[in-house]
Amino acid sequence: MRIGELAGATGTTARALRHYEQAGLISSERASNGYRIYDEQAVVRVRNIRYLLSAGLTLDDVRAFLPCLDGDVAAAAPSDKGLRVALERLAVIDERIAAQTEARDRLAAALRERIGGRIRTVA
Amino acid sequence: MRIGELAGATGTTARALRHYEQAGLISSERASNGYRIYDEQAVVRVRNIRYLLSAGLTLDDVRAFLPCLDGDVAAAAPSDKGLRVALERLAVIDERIAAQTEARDRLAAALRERIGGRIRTVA
DNA sequence: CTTGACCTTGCCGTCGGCGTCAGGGTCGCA
DNA sequence: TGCGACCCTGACGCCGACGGCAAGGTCAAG
Repeated sequence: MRIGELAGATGTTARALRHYEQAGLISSERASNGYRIYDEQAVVRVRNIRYLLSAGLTLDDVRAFLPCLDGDVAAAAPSDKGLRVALERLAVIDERIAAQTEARDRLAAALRERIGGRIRTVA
Repeated sequence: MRIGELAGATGTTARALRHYEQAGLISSERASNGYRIYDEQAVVRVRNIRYLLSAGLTLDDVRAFLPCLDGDVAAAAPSDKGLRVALERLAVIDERIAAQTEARDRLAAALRERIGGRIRTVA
């Protein structure tokens, strides 16, 4: 498939796919006319990338998951470097969420003070 | 106090303080020579701002809560517009946290299982 | 043979939270 | 009176994840 089709199949854009390639997250064959050519694997791979990005990871973070993105089982041993990096990133994300949650609670408390219990807080 | 002193007292920089002012988060008197002059309140205010920023909130988020961070706000009546803004902003923050948390959980689950070395996608 | 839908590379624009000059005023002190 | 430390206002730079445009190549259909 060509880049437009892959974009359509993964809910992204050709521009983003070129960006991922530039970042070393995906690769492509080239047709004789220079067009990028992808196989079915690419669909899974790109969806995985998008998924990780939507989880708040950066492209750099995602790079650490590359061995896992494809179903390349052999590379994903428990001692795998990518896995360790991933767990570290997960810890960072946890910290970020915890910080935001604490801040949110303080803000909600401040608001409650101001309006004397008229708030039903979301949490 | 002048801007450098406030910066020192809050662990930030003069540049950042000017930025906050430009964003409407803090205000200052001006001395006859044009220098910004701050009172003690500003220290608390800036520390609050820094705390919220470090928790991952944006300047826009912070702006919505400023009336609550200062204590001196006679302007925050229950029906106040600023209060509505703050509530909306709180909802936005909650959504953001929820989205991050959900993504994080799925990511953590995927990592735990390591199904065939592959991360499960939404599809 | 032309249209128009696709593709290519390259490079600038965007948003947020500042950093970092550049170019110039304003102090206090020796 | 001159130095150094501070302050001022622009205005451009940076990172991240692309968007969007320019200027052109490619290809099937009409």
